[in-house]
Amino acid sequence: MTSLAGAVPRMMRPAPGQNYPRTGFPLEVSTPLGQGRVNQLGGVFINGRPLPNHIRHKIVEMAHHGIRPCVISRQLRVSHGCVSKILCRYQETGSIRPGAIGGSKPKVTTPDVEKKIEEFKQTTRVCSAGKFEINYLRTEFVIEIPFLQSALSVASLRSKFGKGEDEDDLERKEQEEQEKRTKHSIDGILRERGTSLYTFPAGTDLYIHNDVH
DNA sequence: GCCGTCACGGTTGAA
DNA sequence: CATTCAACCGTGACG
Repeated sequence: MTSLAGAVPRMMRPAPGQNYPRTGFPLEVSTPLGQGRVNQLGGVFINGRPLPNHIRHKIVEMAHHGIRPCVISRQLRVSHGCVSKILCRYQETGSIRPGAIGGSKPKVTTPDVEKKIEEFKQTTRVCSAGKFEINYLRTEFVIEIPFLQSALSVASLRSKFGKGEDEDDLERKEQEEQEKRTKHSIDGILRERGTSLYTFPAGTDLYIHNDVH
């Protein structure tokens, strides 16, 4: 034992081609989701997954109060790189939401397709693409521009039309999903018991928040 | 000590 | 239905 009890092993940046050892993470926490970890600050995170919404909110809110990123990082136990990233994005986009994870890029439409969509929009005065519009356009293109059949995706058509669902709907759905997830996560379980993984050790200069529940 | 940036392993979901 | 792959994630180290 050369290190103090409870000391966090340093994770060195690996040489090119070298992988991080899985045990490089100081502590693994078993959760119903199976992959909770504890970072150097003692915060719990799920590798590869976005931070929970309430933490993201908290980061932005604290920054609004003029609290410095390094303090936010320590109090919320989130790495400063992450705090920096979230605040940067918030400044750029005004949104605290994580980007869309997964999926493929929409396939590119061609000028012909663009033209057809514009015509369609003008003649029908439709400005969002529902199932009917998508199917109609696909049928049109198959007849008139057969080679495009495979290139047409719902996503590419939708992107040209604008979203069929409005932002509020998406936001609401996402929130519901989040609630479902957190209810079954370790954080959710602890919070049901009145504990939070993001509570601070006694004596810490706490940032007061009452809206956690 | 603070902060921006980067490489990394991991997750996700459309194609 | 299974696989592929490019997007994103947060962490932790470097400068």
